[in-house]
Amino acid sequence: MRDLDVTFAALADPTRRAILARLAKGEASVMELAQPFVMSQPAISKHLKVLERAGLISCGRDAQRRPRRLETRPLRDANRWLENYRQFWDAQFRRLDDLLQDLQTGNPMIKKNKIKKKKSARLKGDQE
Amino acid sequence: MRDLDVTFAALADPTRRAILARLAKGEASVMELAQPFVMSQPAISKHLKVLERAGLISCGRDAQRRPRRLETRPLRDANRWLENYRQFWDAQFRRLDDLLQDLQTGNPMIKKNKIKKKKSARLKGDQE
DNA sequence: CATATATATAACCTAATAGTAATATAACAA
DNA sequence: TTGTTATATTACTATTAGGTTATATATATG
Repeated sequence: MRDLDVTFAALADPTRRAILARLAKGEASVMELAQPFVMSQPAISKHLKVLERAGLISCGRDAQRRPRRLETRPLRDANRWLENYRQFWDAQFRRLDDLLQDLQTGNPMIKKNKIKKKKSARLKGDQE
Repeated sequence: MRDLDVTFAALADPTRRAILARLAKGEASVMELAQPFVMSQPAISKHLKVLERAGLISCGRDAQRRPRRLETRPLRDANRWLENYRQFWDAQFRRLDDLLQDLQTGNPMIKKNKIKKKKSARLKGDQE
């Protein structure tokens, strides 16, 4: 899905995630959003344009101000995508999987980190 | 969090998301992963390196093959981050105040000490 | 040994990102 | 009007991303 490209790309920047976190408290002007950061105002405006293009914020108007507010549909969509993988990190699922394997083999010991292995291939763990 | 940068950036590419979807069915070699795509094998290897650097996959060895498998901890972490915003797209309302602290800590781009500019000073005039 | 297969690496190109400073625009205020 | 504030836009630069082709490396096999 093309939208996920833009959404995840927008979320990949800490400044933009901080902006979203700020907007979670309520709408804010560009100056208010820029205040915590060391970068210039045009840089913030650029980040806001990225967030806007991703549909993560929308823009209002109040005199000279253009208050932004959070729009959460892209967040919900990203969350839905991630939910497809929930079974892989869900601890309960993993414990259940181990329990089933133990029942099959008659092994009373609970093994940790038993995820579907295949053939004789060894898998090295992730680095960090 | 720096990890979220790399995770979201890795997820922002449709080829990489497709690779993860394939690996959700079980581990696969580079050739198997490359097969559905029109791009060259080195391009796939590059994508795999991105995914590996993000901790989203790990690498095993089986003769000449280097089967990749899904690693879901970054997905879980990304999901946790998104969960902070769940209330915005959920019907049910939850108090948000406790979350805000977590959302805004650990960001390297945030100023340590906010210095207020004098009201008579031109915004553009003085720079740090 | 020579060769085929699977994957990685190097060198290169192009386009996009993320920042800057300077300037433009638009609304308010005196 | 003049000036100030808030924001956007332009022009520029450096870095990174994503692709290519060509080549290197590692392993299996005849």
